[in-house]
Amino acid sequence: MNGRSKHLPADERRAATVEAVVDLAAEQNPSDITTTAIAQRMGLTQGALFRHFPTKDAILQAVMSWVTERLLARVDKAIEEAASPAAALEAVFMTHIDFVSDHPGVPRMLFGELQRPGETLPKRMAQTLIRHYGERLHTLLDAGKARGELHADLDPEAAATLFIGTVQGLVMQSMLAGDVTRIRSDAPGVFAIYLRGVGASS
Amino acid sequence: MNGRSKHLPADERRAATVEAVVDLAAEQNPSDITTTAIAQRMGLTQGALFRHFPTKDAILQAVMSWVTERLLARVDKAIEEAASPAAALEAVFMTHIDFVSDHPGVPRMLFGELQRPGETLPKRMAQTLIRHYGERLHTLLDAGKARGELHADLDPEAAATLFIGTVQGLVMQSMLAGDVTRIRSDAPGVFAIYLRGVGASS
DNA sequence: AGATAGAAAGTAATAAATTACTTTCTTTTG
DNA sequence: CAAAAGAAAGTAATTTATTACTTTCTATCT
Repeated sequence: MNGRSKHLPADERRAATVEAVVDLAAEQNPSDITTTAIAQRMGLTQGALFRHFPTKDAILQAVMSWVTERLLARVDKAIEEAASPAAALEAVFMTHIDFVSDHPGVPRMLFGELQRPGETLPKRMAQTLIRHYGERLHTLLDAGKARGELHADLDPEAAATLFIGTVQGLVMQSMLAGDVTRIRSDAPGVFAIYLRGVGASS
Repeated sequence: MNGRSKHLPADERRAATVEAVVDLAAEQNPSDITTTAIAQRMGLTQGALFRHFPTKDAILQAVMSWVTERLLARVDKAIEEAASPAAALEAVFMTHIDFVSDHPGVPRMLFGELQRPGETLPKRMAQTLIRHYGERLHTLLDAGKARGELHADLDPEAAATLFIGTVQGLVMQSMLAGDVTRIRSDAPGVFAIYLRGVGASS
């Protein structure tokens, strides 16, 4: 348990590996992350990684699991604590922005996984994550319409797509500027326009 | 000039190379496109590519040039022909959607280039392309506000970011569904919400 | 408690495949 | 025929994964 220990238990190493990948993804193209780079970041040799993961894809798989649990848990909590659907929408957005501000590599990884040809497991995990996210948005948007908080003629499908695009646009802008902090600082202004678009402007 | 010719002039091969890369980018992660894959798509051996380009980055550079010329030219034409800033905004959007529907690999390549560490030439070209695009949007949004077509308190910076995010969201949705045609079919609904957000709803 | 066997975790070296790029020689074309 | 374009083969560097061996941790037994 001390800081000088050279051998860590498997579950801690697995957690540290995920963390290393998420960190590296913030600095470079996720698909260019090598096992050597991951190991180096952890202070290990490259081969040691394969004591804990059978393959590189298994590492990415663990990362996708990590993202799914953390992001959806935070989002669900934000929804629960909100007083109304419109408030929940805003809380989910801010939660999401907080998450990608803390882990700017995550949206890049998701985008990258979706681009992979074929049917890899990490790709399917990225798909289901975004689908589940979309379903929560859909529910929220429907509820908002029912309560009269959102425009009666709002297309929930389109509104969910734009919601995700809003985050994606902020991520892109931050990459352009080379400044991750812009995600958080630009978020309120961009979301205000979205809110007006769906009819929830005060 | 006939179809049976085995040797093509350099400029035609360069154009064909760009086309091959754009096509491949629609099918896989752009950063995973190899020179072997490009050559194979063109019916050439891998080494033959280097008769026309000194390096792989030079190929990507040519692709970014191609994208810049085509996209900005179409966008500028759409702006010129529009009667008002709000109409121009919609025309630019539809032009952009047409472009990425025809070439779904392009937004992926731009996103991918932005992620590259260091200062490569193709990366800088991607940055300037998006910046120029953003400037045109900014001008349009300012003009729209001046004419009273858009909300007086609209933040043009945020509106430009959301505009690009709108496209990005549609691209992401199409990757999720594995169906490129959804970009075009979902575009009007998503853009309608954007329009309402900036205050240009009829 | 202290010694110790055995499992878990790590290293170093390396194999096998793939990558961007080169070189040499051949074919095509004006 | 000469120059451009391409094929075929090769090179050096990387990448994932494996192997043989070493170190560290931990549970058990006297």
